[in-house]
Amino acid sequence: MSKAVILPQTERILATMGEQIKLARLRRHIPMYIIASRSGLSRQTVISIEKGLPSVSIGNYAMVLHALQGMDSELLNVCKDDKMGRTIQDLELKTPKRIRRR
Amino acid sequence: MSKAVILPQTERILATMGEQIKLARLRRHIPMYIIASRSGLSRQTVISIEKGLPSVSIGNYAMVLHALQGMDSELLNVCKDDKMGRTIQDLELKTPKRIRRR
DNA sequence: AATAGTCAATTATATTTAACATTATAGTTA
DNA sequence: TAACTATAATGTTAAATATAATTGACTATT
Repeated sequence: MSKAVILPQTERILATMGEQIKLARLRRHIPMYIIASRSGLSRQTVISIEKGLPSVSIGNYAMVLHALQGMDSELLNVCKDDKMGRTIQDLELKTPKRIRRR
Repeated sequence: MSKAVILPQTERILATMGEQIKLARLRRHIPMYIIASRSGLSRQTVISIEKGLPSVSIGNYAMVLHALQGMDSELLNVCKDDKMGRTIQDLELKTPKRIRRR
């Protein structure tokens, strides 16, 4: 019933990400319909991804990236270096499996 | 009608990404239900994201990352450095807006 | 002439919700 | 120190609702 609203700022990030994916495809000279065919998705969905629409599932993003010659591993770059988190962690010298608020 | 299948390899990538997001949350001592509340999503969806389920929308991923203190910009790391693509590009000294297959 | 974008209807799937079950932690006690 | 306990945090399920994805036909762009 309640609909989570996406911030303009976050929307821009996704749009930029979509553009980067599009550029990666263009550099490889692969038409959208080939990416669609390789990933098993519709051409529509590929268009949505390159636009950076928030509604597309991350699995579909991953499959498109994969169709771009193994670029799905690029997703591992997300949160890889968590500098702020590491700092907090180092101050405490432990990382629990659950949180207990003080 | 046709259902795109996700490769085990790609599934693992998403699972790892989910774990990284979970770790970022744990380092900050924020319970899941707070992330849910901040992002406007259900607790369910936060759980799905930390498991790396492919079905969750990238918008929801982004909102959870944002709730983790501006980590949505981490998404910009995807396809940022496209080495292979750059190489192709440099060999041609141009980047067209559309593709013409040979 | 091939690639890319738009639209609307249909079908498929995700998300929320709520109630309940399980697990991990902090603080206590033996 | 180790086990105990209270409870917060996490996990699970299913039904109802909301939304995404496909499809096909069409338009526009390069």
